[in-house]
Amino acid sequence: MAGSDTRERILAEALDAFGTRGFDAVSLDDLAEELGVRKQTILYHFGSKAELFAAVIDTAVVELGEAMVEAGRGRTGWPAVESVINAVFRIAVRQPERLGLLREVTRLGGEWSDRVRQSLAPVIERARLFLTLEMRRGNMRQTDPNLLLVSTYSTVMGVATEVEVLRAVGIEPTLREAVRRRRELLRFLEAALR
Amino acid sequence: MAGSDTRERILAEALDAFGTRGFDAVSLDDLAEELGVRKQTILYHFGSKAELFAAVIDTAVVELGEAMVEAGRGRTGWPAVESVINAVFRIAVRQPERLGLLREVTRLGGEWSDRVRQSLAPVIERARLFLTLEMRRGNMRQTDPNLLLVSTYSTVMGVATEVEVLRAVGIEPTLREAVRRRRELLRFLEAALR
DNA sequence: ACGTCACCTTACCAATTGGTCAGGACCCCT
DNA sequence: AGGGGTCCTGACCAATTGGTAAGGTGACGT
Repeated sequence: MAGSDTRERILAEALDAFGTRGFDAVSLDDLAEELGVRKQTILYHFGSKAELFAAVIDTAVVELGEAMVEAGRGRTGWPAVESVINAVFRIAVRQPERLGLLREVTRLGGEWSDRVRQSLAPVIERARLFLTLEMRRGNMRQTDPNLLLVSTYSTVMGVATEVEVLRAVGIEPTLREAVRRRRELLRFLEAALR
Repeated sequence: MAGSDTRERILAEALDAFGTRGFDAVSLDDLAEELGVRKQTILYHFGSKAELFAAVIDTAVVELGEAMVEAGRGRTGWPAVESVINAVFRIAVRQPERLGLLREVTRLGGEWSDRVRQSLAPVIERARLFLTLEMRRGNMRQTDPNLLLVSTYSTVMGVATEVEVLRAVGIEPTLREAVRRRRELLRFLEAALR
């Protein structure tokens, strides 16, 4: 009973480590030490480092997708966009490692990206349909929905997580600043979309 | 005389490798093999892997900054923004490893980011002044220049380099698509800024 | 009492890593 | 001819890596 608890603890710690330090930079020994456990315990629950990473991706990305879908459910037009972006920002502030993990996966590419793509495909499709519909209704400027998605993704991801870039322009990554950034980003997007 | 040539070859190959595969994923042995040289040769020219990386950063980032400043020189208003973004896109298409390197550095953080920040500080300051001036003149919407810089950086970087994300929404990373993306991004930015 | 199963550990390993050390080849200057 | 500098290499190394094999421990059903 307490055994399954260990598995969950490993998953949580691994999500944090992979999301902030990256796959290569996290060794099983480090991870084990942070958990107060031997490396072999990790390998017992998840046959290899790759399988552990896959498990982390599966849980984290699915949860992220659900959060986004949930935030948009029942809304239309600009409020829907606003709500989804707010939801993502909330995650970016409270659990930055989750977006960090997503970025790490796209960085690694290959099979890892495939895995995430499959998980997020329905969410993306949903967003594409939403945008197409809103444009047809005249609630948004006519643009290529795919490119719009990429731009928005990049912007949110960057503004939410690129701490070093923020520092470069003199913005300290505090909670207050994050709120300002979110508001500013929404104004920016609204101006471009409506 | 031909000796200094080796040094340059190492720098070029290292830029490519670090920019596409990342610092951790590139071993000195790999790098040496690609160059048809022994690892010790690399260590002879650049005392350590860290020093090599630092040298790569210094050359690549400085050149990037110069390209941006050059693109903006002599222009004002929207055409200046357009010109700089075109310049960055040109690099993104022809030498994606250069932007990849920049992203890798911000990912690693710490001293590496400091290094880049110092190199790019004058460019950033220049851009900030430009934006402030344009806003005062009424050529651009009033927003926080810093946040605007981060948003634009993230968007350009993402749209230009996030191949995996592009694939996720069904955009293949071809030259033709890159041109479309650039045009779309400019329309997007223009709508938001003017 | 006994087997067994889930869970975790110790002991160990082969491969890879960045880095050191001691040369070797070549060129230039005297 | 010979000394010294530049450039490159082979031999070697300690540390770290992900992973294997085998053993221990406790709970639980019979």
